[in-house]
Amino acid sequence: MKRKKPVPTVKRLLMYLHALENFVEEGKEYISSREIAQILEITDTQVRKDLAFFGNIGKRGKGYSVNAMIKKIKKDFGLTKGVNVIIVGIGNLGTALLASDLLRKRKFKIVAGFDSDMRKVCKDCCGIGIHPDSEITTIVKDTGVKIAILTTPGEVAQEVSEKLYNAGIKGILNFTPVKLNLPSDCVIHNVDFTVELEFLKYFIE
Amino acid sequence: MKRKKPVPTVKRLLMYLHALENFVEEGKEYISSREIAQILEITDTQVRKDLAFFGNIGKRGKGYSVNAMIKKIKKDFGLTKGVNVIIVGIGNLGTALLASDLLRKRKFKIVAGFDSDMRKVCKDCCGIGIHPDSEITTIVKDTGVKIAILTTPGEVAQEVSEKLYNAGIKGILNFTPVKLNLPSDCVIHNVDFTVELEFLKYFIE
DNA sequence: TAATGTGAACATTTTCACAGCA
DNA sequence: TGCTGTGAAAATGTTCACATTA
Repeated sequence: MKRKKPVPTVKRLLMYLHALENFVEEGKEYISSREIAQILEITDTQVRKDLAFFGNIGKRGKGYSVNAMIKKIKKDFGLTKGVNVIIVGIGNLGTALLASDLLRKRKFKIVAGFDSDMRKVCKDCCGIGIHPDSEITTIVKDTGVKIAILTTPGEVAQEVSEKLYNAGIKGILNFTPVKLNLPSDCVIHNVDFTVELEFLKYFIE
Repeated sequence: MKRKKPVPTVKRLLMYLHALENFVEEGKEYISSREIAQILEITDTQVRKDLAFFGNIGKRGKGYSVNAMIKKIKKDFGLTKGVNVIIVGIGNLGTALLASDLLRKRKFKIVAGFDSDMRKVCKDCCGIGIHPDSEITTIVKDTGVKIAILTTPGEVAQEVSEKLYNAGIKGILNFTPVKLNLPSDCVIHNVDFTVELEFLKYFIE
């Protein structure tokens, strides 16, 4: 029943959420669209248009309740309770993500790690069990996890992603440089550092 | 003198570049806009419109010369020769980037790593010298490096970024969750895994 | 015939201008 | 007065339709 939002709006709403969570720590109760706009370096109209997707949640002359807005965004994005994820490929990047507290802080729970190298398979790495790839199917089915973070070498990415798909994974955050080919009921979101660097370079000067 | 391109076009051109480099390995000489379009799941018109920024580089009835297009894009993006970068903050993520061959493969050269923790400072980590933060200014000035990858903890990100700016850094790929505040002649591009995950989650179902 | 190149139509996204409310 | 909410206008980005060329 939720109104469909444009992709740019979706991204900005998530950024508002992150920015707002700093304000709640400071005990700020209300925030204006202009204040949010200044942080993200966009216009205040833009902020109000985006927030209008939730109905009339602002108070005229006052601004938006920080807590109410956080709740609205979280609810809309299904972020009210923890979100289970798995990490597939425990190389340097996979390990970095396992060890990072950023995921934990934003309520993502890593329920398992996987690697094809049996030497990396142990009962407990950073508090999370690392399993052989052969156990992907059963563990995904048992835990009902829907999201996988793919950090394998590119060579095996397609193959592993098919295994994930067949096990029931519905979304993949793909850190490999490979363009994955899967049925359209699995959402793939690519993150490529090198593209980001090249993109950045383009805007220098 | 280069014509200003819309941001979405810039991103797509970089994706074309990455896709094309696979084709050149296969020895393919010409590629059509439709073939490129199929790989990236966009329309062929879009591809032609994007490539039109380089003038009439296609051959009617034949397609685009893979090599010529790669050259054009690389030249336009300043990627013909290696690009020097530094990595600031040698934690798990910084180490992962140091060890990764993805940057190297795309001609990014890590000229130095920096960390405030003297225990991480050594002559040679993954073949790259790791220096104390206090040497940022001299090394950035000496090497003339313009791009920094920031992987410090969020707590020190603003402070470190100011040091980078004063040393002459013109672009920062910011992996910290902090919104950096620097003069506008320094381009900042934020990469936040957690936003990407939340974004992905939104499109599942 | 198999492609590119492109003006015009369309769709989406942002900004403007201002009404409305506490 | 200070801020939200919003229809209308503007700007931006994408697709269509087709002329053009090897």
